[in-house]
Order: sequence, then C-alpha cells, then structure tokens
Amino acid sequence: MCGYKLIEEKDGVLIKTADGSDIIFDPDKTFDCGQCFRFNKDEEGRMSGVALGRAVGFKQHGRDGLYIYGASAEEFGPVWKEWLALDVDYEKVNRELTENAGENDPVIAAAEKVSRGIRILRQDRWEALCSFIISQNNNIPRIKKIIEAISERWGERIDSPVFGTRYSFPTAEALANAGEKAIYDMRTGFRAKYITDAAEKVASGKLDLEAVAGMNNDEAFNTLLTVKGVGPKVANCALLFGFGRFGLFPIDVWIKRVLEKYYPADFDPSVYGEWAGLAQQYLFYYERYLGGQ
DNA sequence: TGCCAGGCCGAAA
DNA sequence: TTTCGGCATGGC
Repeated sequence: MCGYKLIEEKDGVLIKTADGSDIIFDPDKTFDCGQCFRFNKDEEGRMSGVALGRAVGFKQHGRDGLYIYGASAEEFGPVWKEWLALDVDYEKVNRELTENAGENDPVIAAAEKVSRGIRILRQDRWEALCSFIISQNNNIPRIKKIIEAISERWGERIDSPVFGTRYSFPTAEALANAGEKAIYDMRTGFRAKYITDAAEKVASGKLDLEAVAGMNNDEAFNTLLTVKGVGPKVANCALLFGFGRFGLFPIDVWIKRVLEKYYPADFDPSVYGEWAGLAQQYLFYYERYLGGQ
C-alpha cells in the first residue's frame, strides 16, 4: 500500500495512507538509528532538521498518518515521498525479510519487531558520503555536533517560518574551498584530510557521484574506495543511505558484536537478500538501543 | 579517569 | 596477504 491522501495545513502537510493502513514510519526511530545525523527532537515533539537544503520536521499522526512540518502538498510527491522512501511497501518488505532469513535466524524477527517503523532514507549522495567519513572511529553525538558545526560555517542559511534559522549541509565545493586547516579547526581531528580529499575529488569532478549512482554495487564500491579515508564500512554506508543500495550490509563495531553474539562464524548476511541493509539497520537498532532485550 | 566510538592508513611481518 | 599501532576528540 503506497497511496496517500494529502491535507494541506498552515505549517505543513498531513499525510494519511489512502486506505487507512499503518504508515509504518516512526520518525523517532528512523532519525535516531544512526543513518542520518541532522535531525533531533524539538520542543514541539517533532523530529526536525535539514535535508535537501530544506528545513523540515516530522511527527507521527496516528497509525496511518504523518505530519510534515515546513513542507507543502506539492512538495510531498517529488521530494519527501522519495526521501522518506514512502513509496516502499514496508509491510511487504518486512514479511520478505523474515521469510528470507528463515526460522533458524536467531534474532532478526525480534529485531524487526522492536525496530518496526525504521525506514532507510534516500539521502543526498554527497551528504551521506561526507557524513560517514566523519563518522569513523567517532560516536553519534559528536558526529552530529561536527556536522552541525560545518553546516553553520559553510552551508547555506535557511530562514524557515516554522523552524527559524537553519543551515544546509555544505556542498563539496564549499568544503574544498574552505581547505583542510579550516576543517581541522572544526574539531574534525584526523578526518580533516579525508573530508578535504573527498570534497576536492567531488568538486573537481574527479569523483562523479552521479556516475557512481549508475554503476553496479561492486564498481560503485571500488570507486568510493579511491577517496582517502573511505574504507569498506564508509563506502557501504554511503551506498546504502545515499544511493539507495538497500541490499548492502555495512559492518561496524556494533554489527560485528551482533554477529559474534548471535550468529555462527560462517554466517552470510546475503541471506537477507535485497533488503540486507534494512536487516542491518534493525540489528544495529536492536543491539545499540535495546541491548538485545 | 579511562575506555570507547557506525574505521582507516601505513608499516611490519 | 593479514595483522596491528596510531590517530584527534570528546561522550559517557
């Protein structure tokens, strides 16, 4: 089910599923599961932040609804439906995921249950790549701080009637022009040279993210590895979250822990099929936020 | 205070 | 080819 009714409101647009079915989108979980670093719960109880150069906020509205603050009805289809992946039937995906995994999978069914409502977003390519370069050997609160800081410094100012002043994620050109020292001064540490290399490659066209989007997974992966500071984990996260490669399964310290804790040594995540990336995200959320409860 | 964080690089073995 | 120390910083 992916049809929606749109109701224009004064500060945004209310989305309801056309047939009253569960929308399966939990903003709190989706923006708190480490795929996107620019959203926080605000005083109104919305998950608000900046994406695609727009200030926006999300709040669940009953089981079948979603309130999108700072957006219009005509923006929904081309912008937010795509970005939030509301075109994907998660009821079906969740069913396929647990079926693919089979009955002998120790935890995916439990992880799916507690993680229900997480959607893998279709984020901006450059923002995803750059954000996950920053994420390496770092913790989520600090990753968010650094990203906010560089956005305030080198992003475009956005004056939103709903959210006030916010800043877009800086372009590769802006960061390339800023230079490594200025980026280092934003407390990015040893990542400054990696961010700079990525920004310079993208700004110069030496790395064409549009072209990467047209490549198969292996080609795209190997192309991203040409950036200094981009290894397997960062490349897979960039592709999963920024290029809609929902079948990729990035392995970080948390996922490694999950695999060691619950799965046999020879476990192959490709059993999760084209939704391995979602399985990964469910397992991450399950372990990180619930301690495997 | 010390350990760790959505890792990767470069050198050593 | 695989292993391993080092890395900047700050959250907890």
